Amino acid sequence: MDRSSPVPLYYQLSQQLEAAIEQGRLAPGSLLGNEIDLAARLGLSRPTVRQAIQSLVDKGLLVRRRGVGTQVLHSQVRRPLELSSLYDDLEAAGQHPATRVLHHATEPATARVAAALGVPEGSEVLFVERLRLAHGEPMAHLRNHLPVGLIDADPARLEETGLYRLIRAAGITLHSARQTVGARAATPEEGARLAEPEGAPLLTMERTTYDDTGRAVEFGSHVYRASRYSFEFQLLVRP
Amino acid sequence: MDRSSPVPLYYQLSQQLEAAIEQGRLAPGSLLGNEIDLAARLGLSRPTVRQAIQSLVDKGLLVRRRGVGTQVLHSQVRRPLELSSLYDDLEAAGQHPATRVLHHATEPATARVAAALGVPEGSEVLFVERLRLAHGEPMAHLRNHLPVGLIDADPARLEETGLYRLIRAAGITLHSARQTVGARAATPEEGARLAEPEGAPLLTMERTTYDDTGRAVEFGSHVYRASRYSFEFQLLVRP
DNA sequence: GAGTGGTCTAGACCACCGC
DNA sequence: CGGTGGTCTAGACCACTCT
Repeated sequence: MDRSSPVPLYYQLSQQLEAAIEQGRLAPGSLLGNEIDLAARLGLSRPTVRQAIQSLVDKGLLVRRRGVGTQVLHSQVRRPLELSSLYDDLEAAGQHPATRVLHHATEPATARVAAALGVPEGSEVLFVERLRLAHGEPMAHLRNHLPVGLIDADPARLEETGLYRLIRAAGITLHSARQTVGARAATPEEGARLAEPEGAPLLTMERTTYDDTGRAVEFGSHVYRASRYSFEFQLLVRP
Repeated sequence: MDRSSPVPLYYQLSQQLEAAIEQGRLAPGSLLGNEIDLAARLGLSRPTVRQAIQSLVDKGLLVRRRGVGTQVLHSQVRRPLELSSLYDDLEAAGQHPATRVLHHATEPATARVAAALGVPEGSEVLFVERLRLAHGEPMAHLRNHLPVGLIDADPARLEETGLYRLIRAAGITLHSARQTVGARAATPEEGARLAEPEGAPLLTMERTTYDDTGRAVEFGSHVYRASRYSFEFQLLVRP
């Protein structure tokens, strides 16, 4: 514990505990030892130790049981879903993502886009249409609508990185997103774009993303090749 | 605030705040008023008030900003995804779900099932195959594998309710689930079962569910008619 | 500078679990 | 019964935001 650091004590502790769990120094199923002793041993107060432990409970790494103790969860259970971007997913998987910007302009909002973004129908919104490639192969067709003036959506920057990075770089704090995932058969145009035959199954996702004021910052309608992509995520049950 | 109640004070407060937000008595975007005054007014300590507020922040209803205050989020942003069961989803949507148990037996675990459930390959597991109907129409084909002896999987009970309710009724505390959602074209057999033509797009979901000891309690391979069903969920961004 | 949330302390009593 | 986490208090100081 480093009291001179600006990093909060509870956060230092939670990071140390998390590292110990990841590295197996705290075995799955083992008990953490009671909070009072732990606090005394570390020279911290019990609430501070509890805050550290609680953050790992929220992450799904620990379970507390009254009268029993705090236990390390067996390791198949890992961290929950984060608001991910396809670009980051591909990059993390070592797939060398690339983006081709097909279209990029402001246009009047359709009823659906206006409803999603919470702007008047017909008002100008930014529309970006992109093709996402991995290893040079098309993976997904991405259509996004954003309020005008929100980001610097220079096509060159859009080809270099993901939309979410641009949004975050504009100082916007993302808060939540509402997603719908479905499937449908490819139209001839979609098939041509994604190198799939007509009628091939496609995964579809619609997503509206909100910042921490509750304002919609992005509405996306995305189509993925089902043969190349699936969504994987982890849910935690609220206690 | 009722101090004689066994319900924790912070929980009473968080429920009252949540109700006030739901009913619009606390307007979206409005500030909650500072924690110290709120504590004094309610006769609570500040940590207790903070705990109540924090639980609503975790639910995504409030946002805290240092130096500014605690703000009610605009209401498009609602609660996050819960570990849902198709049965409950359909029932909540007033779709009158029904279940037909197609198969129900113990059988040796395949390599994939064994890996998902964390049991030895070839050991006996319970296999349940069901067809889920809504308004008498097939919606999904559900295949589940469970460790033997975990639940009382009487076929009659399986037809009456969802698998998750049976698992919970067996005293198991669900903790988390890992899901993969994809799509594929219907085989002739799948088409016949789900009243879809061959080649029709189907949504697929694989899910392994864990209890709070980290033990896998269920592995499901489900197929949904894409024309009738999509997954909708809400994500919160971890701060 | 005034006001806000963020962190931290050092206690206290209670409810639940397993022996 | 002893030990655990769950709740609660009454303070304190700090970091940040806005004016």
